[in-house]
Amino acid sequence: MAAYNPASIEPKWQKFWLEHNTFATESISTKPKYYVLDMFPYPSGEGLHVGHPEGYTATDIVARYKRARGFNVMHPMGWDAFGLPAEQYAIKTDTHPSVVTRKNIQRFRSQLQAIGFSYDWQRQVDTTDPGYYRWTQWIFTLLHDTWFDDRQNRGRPISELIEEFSSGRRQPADGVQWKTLSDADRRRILEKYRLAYQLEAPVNWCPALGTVLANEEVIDGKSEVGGFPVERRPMRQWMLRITAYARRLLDGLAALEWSESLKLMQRNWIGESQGARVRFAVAGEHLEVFTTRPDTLFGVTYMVLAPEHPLVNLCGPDVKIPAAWPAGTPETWRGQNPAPTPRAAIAAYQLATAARSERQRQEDTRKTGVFTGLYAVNPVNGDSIPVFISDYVLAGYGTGAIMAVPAHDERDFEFAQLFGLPIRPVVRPADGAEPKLPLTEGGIAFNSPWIDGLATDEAKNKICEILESKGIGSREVTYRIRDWLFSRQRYWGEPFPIVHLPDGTTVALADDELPLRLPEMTDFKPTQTMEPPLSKAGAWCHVHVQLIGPAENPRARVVPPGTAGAIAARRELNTMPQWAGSCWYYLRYLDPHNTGALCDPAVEKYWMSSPAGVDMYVGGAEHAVLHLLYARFWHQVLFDRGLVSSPEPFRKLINQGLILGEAEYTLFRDAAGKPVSMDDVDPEWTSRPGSDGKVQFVSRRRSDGAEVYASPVEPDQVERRGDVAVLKTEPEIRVDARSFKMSKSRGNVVNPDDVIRDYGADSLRLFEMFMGPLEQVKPWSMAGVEGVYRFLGRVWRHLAGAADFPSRIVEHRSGRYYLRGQPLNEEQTRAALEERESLLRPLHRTIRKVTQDIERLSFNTAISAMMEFNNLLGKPETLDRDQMLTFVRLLEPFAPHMAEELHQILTGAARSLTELPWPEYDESLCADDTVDLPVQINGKLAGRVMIDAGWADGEVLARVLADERIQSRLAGRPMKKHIYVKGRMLNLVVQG
RNA sequence: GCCCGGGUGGCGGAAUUGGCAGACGCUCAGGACUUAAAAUCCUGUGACCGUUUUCGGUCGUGCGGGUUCGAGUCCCGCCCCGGGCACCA
Repeated sequence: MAAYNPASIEPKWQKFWLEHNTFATESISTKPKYYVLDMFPYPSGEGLHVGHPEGYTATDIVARYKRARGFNVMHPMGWDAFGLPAEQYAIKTDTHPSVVTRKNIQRFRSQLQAIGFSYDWQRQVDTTDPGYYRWTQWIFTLLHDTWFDDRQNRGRPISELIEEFSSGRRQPADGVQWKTLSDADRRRILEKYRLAYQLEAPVNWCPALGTVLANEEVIDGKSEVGGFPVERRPMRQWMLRITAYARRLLDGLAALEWSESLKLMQRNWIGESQGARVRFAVAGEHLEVFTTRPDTLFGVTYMVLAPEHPLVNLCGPDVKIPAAWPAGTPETWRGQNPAPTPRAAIAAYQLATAARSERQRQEDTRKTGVFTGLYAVNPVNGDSIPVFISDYVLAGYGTGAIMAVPAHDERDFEFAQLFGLPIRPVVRPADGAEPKLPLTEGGIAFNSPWIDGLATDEAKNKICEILESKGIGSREVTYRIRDWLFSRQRYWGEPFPIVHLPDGTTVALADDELPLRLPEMTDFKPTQTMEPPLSKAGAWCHVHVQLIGPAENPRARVVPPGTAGAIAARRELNTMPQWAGSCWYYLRYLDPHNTGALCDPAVEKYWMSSPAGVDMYVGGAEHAVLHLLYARFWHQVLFDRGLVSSPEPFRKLINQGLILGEAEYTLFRDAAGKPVSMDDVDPEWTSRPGSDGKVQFVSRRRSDGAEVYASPVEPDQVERRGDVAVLKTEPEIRVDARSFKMSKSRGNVVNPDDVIRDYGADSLRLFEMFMGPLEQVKPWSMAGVEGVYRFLGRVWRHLAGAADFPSRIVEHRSGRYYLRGQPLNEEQTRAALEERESLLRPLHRTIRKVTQDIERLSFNTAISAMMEFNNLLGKPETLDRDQMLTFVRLLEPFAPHMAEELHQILTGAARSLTELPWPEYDESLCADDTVDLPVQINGKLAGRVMIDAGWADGEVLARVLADERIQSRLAGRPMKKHIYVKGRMLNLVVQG
């Protein structure tokens, strides 16, 4: 047989699987279901890097294993293909994004197929396909048609809200009478309840990208994509009311099999705070604040509003701000260049705040602010307290206003000191220690007539009761999470299925108008005017519609102009963010070609109800908050609206760890080229473009601040000394040793295509899994790939033979044994049977280990177990064919191409190995009859003694005490007691 | 600053429930095959000490303490690394 040659066998089996539809999934089956899902990729222009196949290989192993265990397995793949990078690239190269996207998808798919993943490609989804985004738009209309009922804690159809309003069971906010309203006014009221609504709000506007970004897409005041500066600007935007589901999103986490750290990240993001809402009187109005420390109400010495707070609005007829400074207003309260009036001071401050980017606001936390000229009344003691505005109070959180308690809050403390405001302590440490202000922890209340002497927790409860009874406040839970800014001023996304009517109201398109296709445009560049690119789509932007359905809640159908009752309307010109398509793709895989529903209910029920949700979802931790929170939100709405049968989409979730580049050694040299030891180098490097086009990494010498320059060092010039690496030739020079995240600029990206070319897909798969635990960060190593490649080569040699190494496979046919077609004589047969017998226990142990390790996703140890078994195959004269087939079956999920080929060689069968069931192991064959038992004396290893595994405590002790070596180690000391752990070890406890 | 996760040979890692620390692989060294090299196969590879081969001993899982017959594993205190959040009242 020829040597192991992955380049010939891998394409052969990939073709076979595709042609035979080997991995087709039944939409509904009598078999139990198993849904194992990968986070679908964004098909970037760069193609795959070795990080992608890590999670994909893990899920593929599980998928192949579960199929062998008799499950109907859903294991699909698709493309999250809308989004910024393709559009940016399209703009740069003047190609249409759909062309770029199609090309990238083809590249990704051929790369994935070359790795031999067992996806059911007939279920592939593409978020940019109108047949797909039709349903993304449909779900948007569902969100638009849903309101959140706080009483029932669930989303309900808008029609039921109308019912409640018209029956009088519920009163619309603002105290209006539903019955007296016009249809248009009713529509305006309903818009305030819909889960999809519009809001004029300060948004993160990124001039370079020409779009608004979600809070989550802004990192350190710069855009996550591209790293461009982001500024705040007011703009009308579509929002999704995710805050209504905050409680549900929080509660739902408990039942999920996610890592605790991931759940915690989501909990922190949602950010629940228990506290109270308290009403202060100011300028004849109620000013509400949210506080988590109502027990410090008696310590309030001033108030602060966000600069955007409605009370300090200077436009319109009802300005509350006084025209002149109250007598005695200190100079320092009047703004930077003391303003002549409070209104001037506020206007100037508001302008300054708007001009400050998010980044500046985060970097510079020095307190600024101006006095509003207003005084508020503290409801608990009647104190008159000044009201300020300051940008340390955020408009979007709580009520956008705070009661300031400088004695017990660091920010208020800092502000009070700056503005010379009184600081009144009302909590002292419980242990009687000298209070150091600000005291932000709990303690004992004092100077607080209603709650003096109470500990903080009791004081909070007590004061809430009093506030509620007096009608000046109430308990309240506030969430940090904001509503989700859902619109983008870009071309390459789903158009909103929405039209704007001349009366200013907004109507969703009727279902049969979907999909609303993205218009073909040659000029899809951002406009620079904050108008979306779709504004350049000409006739597409303007339509005539007929309203159908109930007058308060109609849908729009596009009709030719001049049709009776047609209204001229304007299309919504924003598009949806990239997250939209990924919020529900896991449902579309179940029924990808359905044109009548996003998914057939019976199919959904089969896959998503028992056990509930996706059985295993694997992806990168970078999606820990955003994608996973958004998808859960949509799923919960779909659940409330009866479209899915599980409350949560992803029952079990695994984050694969990042794969870093190969370990690198870096030596720093000064300008003269003299090596500088790392001890003397600032660990914060910076990079800049070097003269040769590559990136030059630069740092500073600590001793004199001079610039030093990084240069790579070959591993063989370096020696490890404990925690540090030094130059072999100059051991006093320490070099930097670490692995870096793969990036194009660093030039350490490993392309899976190259690995496949040199070692084959099976080696790639095996090494991806052998590197270490799935969830851990691990450095890549080509030498390691070579290691697993050698392992596969040895398996091949053992089972298929080689030119210099004939096959030793012994086959049992009609009562006789054959080796290479020749029957064995009696003696040879006996020897062969003996060799089979000697491999029996190791084989069963290997089956058990591989089975258990796949179940617990410990793929690296499963591979070790197979390596250990393979290491036993070199010595015997003969190998039993059936035993070897069992071994090949175990190998299949990991190295499927080689396993298929070996199966064919061993059996001659033309069928796929994947049709064979997973091998069973016999527990009694996993344990040895005799054990070389470690014996300890006082917990230290003193020797070993052979015993029978079945022996009782007494028998073992007798045998051990009879052992000469143990006797000499005991040296006659009297034994106090012994501890025997069956089959594991024996500990003798003696004096001394 | 706050909240998580983690520190085991030269390297990646193993030890599933408190019970033989270092499985498996890489690296390196020696040997076989070869005219030679590569590939392949075999042997060894935590540190230190003694015998200087067989063998035996001591130490050893970031550091310091504790619990236990027994600790990589549990508890307390520190150090370092990685990740997340960060004016959220």
